[in-house]
Amino acid sequence: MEKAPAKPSVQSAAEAAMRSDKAVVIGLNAAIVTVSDYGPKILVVPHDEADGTGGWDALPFGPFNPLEHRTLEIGLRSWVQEQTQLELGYVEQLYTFGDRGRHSLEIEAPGEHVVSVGYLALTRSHDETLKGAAWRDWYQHFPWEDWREGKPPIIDQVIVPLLREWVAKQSEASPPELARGKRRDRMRLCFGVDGVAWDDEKALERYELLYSAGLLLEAARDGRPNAQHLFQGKAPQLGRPMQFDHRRILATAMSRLRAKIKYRPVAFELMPPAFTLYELQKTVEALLGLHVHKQNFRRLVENAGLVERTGRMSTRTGGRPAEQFRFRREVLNERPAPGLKLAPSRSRANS
Amino acid sequence: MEKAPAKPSVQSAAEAAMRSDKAVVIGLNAAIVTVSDYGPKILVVPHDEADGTGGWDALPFGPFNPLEHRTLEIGLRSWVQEQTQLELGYVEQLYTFGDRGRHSLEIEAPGEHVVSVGYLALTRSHDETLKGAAWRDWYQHFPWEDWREGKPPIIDQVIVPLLREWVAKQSEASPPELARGKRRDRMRLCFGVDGVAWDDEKALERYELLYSAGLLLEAARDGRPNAQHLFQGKAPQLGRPMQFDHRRILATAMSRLRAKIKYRPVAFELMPPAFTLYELQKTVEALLGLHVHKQNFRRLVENAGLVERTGRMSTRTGGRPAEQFRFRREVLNERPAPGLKLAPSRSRANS
DNA sequence: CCCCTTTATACTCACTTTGAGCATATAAGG
DNA sequence: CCTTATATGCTCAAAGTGAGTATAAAGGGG
Repeated sequence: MEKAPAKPSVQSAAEAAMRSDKAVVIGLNAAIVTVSDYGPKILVVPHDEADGTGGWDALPFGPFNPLEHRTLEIGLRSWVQEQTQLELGYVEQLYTFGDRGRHSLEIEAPGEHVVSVGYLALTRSHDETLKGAAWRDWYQHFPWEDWREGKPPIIDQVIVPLLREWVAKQSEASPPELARGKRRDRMRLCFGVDGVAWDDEKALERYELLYSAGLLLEAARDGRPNAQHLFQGKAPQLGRPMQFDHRRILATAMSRLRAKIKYRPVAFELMPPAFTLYELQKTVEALLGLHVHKQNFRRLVENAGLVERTGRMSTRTGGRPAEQFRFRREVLNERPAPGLKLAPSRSRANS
Repeated sequence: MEKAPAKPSVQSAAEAAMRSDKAVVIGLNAAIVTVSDYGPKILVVPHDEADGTGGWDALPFGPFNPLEHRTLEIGLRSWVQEQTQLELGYVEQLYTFGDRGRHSLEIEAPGEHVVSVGYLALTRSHDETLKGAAWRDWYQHFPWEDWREGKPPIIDQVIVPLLREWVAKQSEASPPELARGKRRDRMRLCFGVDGVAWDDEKALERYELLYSAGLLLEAARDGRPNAQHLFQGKAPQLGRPMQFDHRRILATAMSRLRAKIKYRPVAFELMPPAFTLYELQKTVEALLGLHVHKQNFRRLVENAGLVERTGRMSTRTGGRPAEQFRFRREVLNERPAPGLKLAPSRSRANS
């Protein structure tokens, strides 16, 4: 832009549009989430080992065609519907990534650029065939994020030692002691080292940290010099990688969903019309990767007016039959719509 | 897309990139916020009345050039710096809007499409000349959002009556009673009618509601049929309109900032190195458009460890001198970074 | 100098929320 | 009739929150 600043006029914008060096293609990427069998699942498109992409999963995605669809979200819904027969309920835009060399290195024709817009979508579980797509437990891609059975061993056994090396390493182009301190703080806050509490919502920060420490295969693939040793094959694999920047988008989705579930009633998008509080709790726990205190969870859900009793009982596995509840849609019109704010239970006794 | 679904391969994406009907230009829009004289200010580029755009303000914006800048945010920082000499501290991506006919109607050359990415940026106040840009109190664009002097009269005198008409109006293509109920609920939740509490974070929802009710000049400009009467000139003007979808982006910025200030220490990005708690409070109140309880505000800020005393006193206007504080940057490395969670003070006595 | 206004700051108090645990109830299966 | 599950009701202490009282320290006008 020459000096459009003071006057970003109609002409200058139109001119800009004409200049092909500013033209990009928008890729719409969907992180479609469900919970089944008490496990959080993400819809992926698996690839053959043989096709040169290393057999990595991808999120479903498609280009945005501005002539065909009035908004980005309409574009997304339309081709997800077309490709997977899934009717998405809840859809939320996550973030727009334009990083050169990150998602795009292997996808772009020379002289072209792809900017990817990530979306989070929630859907009830079901078993229809999905035209080659498949549900995958999202903790396969993020094994360090599942604390439901206690702290995942991979953290203390693999991640923290590798990160300590990275902290100790001289970083280029900044005062060494300062840089070390920053790296150490990042590690502490992300992975709860030295008494810092685990924060389930930091999934994205953790992914970004592991990426910039060169511990993820995506970093090696993108050509980051500090990650090239991963190609030697003897380094430990941290979670299942994905194509392009899709694991980053999934991490964004996890962070956003884990945060949102606490102040908006989005968990119910994943539940069947009637459910027991136990099932609701297990769904929430699957997403958070944490156990919550059972009695307090019930108190919260009931006091917030989020559910109402159906009177029907659930003949379920295990102990005493539980009453079935349904989501009280009316809450959306009462209060400014609450969520499931809950602390993880420290002890394992009451979960 | 034909059936890329099952296999969104490298080829199909590259092909897509080549097809010009999918090429778009990305516009980067910056909502640059500061607080001065206890008023929240937004940086705008004013336009002459005469140039056919109606003399509307615009946010600074520029196209993203993927060849020149590695990421969207770098692109944004670079041309903001270039145009305004402002060095932005805090920058956060807000949302990506692709709505045809909303921001774009008047900007696009035929066959071209602009997708706009909105950013929120915070900067300390200063008085440099800004090459034709100017700071404007953001409540000029949103007069209903400023409750610091009590409920803005425009709500009961103008907005709610007009919205009631809109609620009563037959809406097309849906069961009338149901549609009416939905419209009524939206009005109630957004504007706090019938005992619903005012929610300062709903700035975006309120803007969208007024837009779809046809009460904003932008709606008329975009050709919405229910807003055409605004061109007759006798209808009341609800806030100062902006070019393209810029008021929508500003509303997004307000909502995000009002929410974020409560759980991240972003308010300090707007403060000078040393400040009194009174100044901090006034800054927060300016952004929230609400008064907060003074004593509780101090308790919160101090207990959260967000500030530390400097020992210096402020020789200020008014009463007893106040001690100056500074932001304790270390909090960022202790807890997972708290904010200023505070309830508005009901009474006006202690604000 | 005294009084009034203004802001600063310390402290109290009732009430709610939250984290944790105890106790009992009701099923299934041996 | 045990044991093992899960369901559900209830208590309790600690922490947090909303609102207010009380006192301190400045300036300005008489």
